Amino acid sequence: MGNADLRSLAALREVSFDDVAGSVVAVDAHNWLYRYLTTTVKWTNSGKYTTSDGEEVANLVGIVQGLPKFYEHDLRPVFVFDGGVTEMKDDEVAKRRAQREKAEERLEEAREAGDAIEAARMEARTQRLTSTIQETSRELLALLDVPVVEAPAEGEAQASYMARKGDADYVGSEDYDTLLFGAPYTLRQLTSKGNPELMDLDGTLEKHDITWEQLIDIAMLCGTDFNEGVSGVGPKTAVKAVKEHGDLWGVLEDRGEHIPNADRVREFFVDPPVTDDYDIDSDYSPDVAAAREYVTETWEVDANEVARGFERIEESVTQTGLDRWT
DNA sequence: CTTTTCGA
DNA sequence: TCGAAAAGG
Repeated sequence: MGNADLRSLAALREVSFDDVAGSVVAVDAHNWLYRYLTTTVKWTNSGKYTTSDGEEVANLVGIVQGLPKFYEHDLRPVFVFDGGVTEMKDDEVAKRRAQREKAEERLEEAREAGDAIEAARMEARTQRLTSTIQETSRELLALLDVPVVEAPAEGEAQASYMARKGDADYVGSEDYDTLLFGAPYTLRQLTSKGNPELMDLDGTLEKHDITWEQLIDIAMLCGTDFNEGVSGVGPKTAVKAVKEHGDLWGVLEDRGEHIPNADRVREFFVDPPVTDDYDIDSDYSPDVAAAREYVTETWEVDANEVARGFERIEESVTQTGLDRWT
């Protein structure tokens, strides 16, 4: 499982919000919401944001509390949602399902063992956004005039594509595989307290004197979400081997190894399903009253919980007005 | 000694 | 996500 592996290769540096002010951020919605559901909102008050119908809508609180952070730092968010099932073929889907089931098994084991930390960690990995959460999130974002983009497949891939095209200045995500999808700049830790962390694709390539395709090959050798890596190969070995043999195929041949569906996984990173069907308005006119009604009346969230968040959103509108991101 | 793997 | 143990050069 190669997320930490990619991190060790990436060119990362801390930046200040001032450094990135005035830019458009293509936020991986799944990733972002997830973070709010598992950390800020849900942990502190579990079960608190469940309606009388039993629907969990902590996501609405997360959005109201999380959006001001963007506006107060003069960032324009665009939320990119995952599409249905990825167009990757059955093998990969099956594999991912297997991985998920494995995570679920471990969750059960951890619970039985009474290991609370492990259980929480596994739950974060296992839990997926329900359709209610997806729908209500889209609805609230629409009322708040936050542009929403529907990715055909992976939100990460779509966000990275938009950044490559120049329609967004940054991808906002905690995941490192935006590098593999070719995102020039990725901002991490947008939700946490401190400064954001900037991940730079060109800087990463220069640091190791490799091409983007070689970076993908290196990642695949270590293992990605879509393929098992080669046993005994970590980041150091992978970089060395790819530089020595030119590409993934050369390395696999040299070591007598095989990665199932390697060509398809590689192609998925190089040229994933994306769409040009999106519209990022430069004006910003949220209907805060309607949004407040939606959250507190339609979904019965305690008004006190979101009062401050809506206040901050209102302030961001009156202070800045229109057309600041053009 | 460096890198990867594994377990909590 | 981390630190200790194993692997391997």
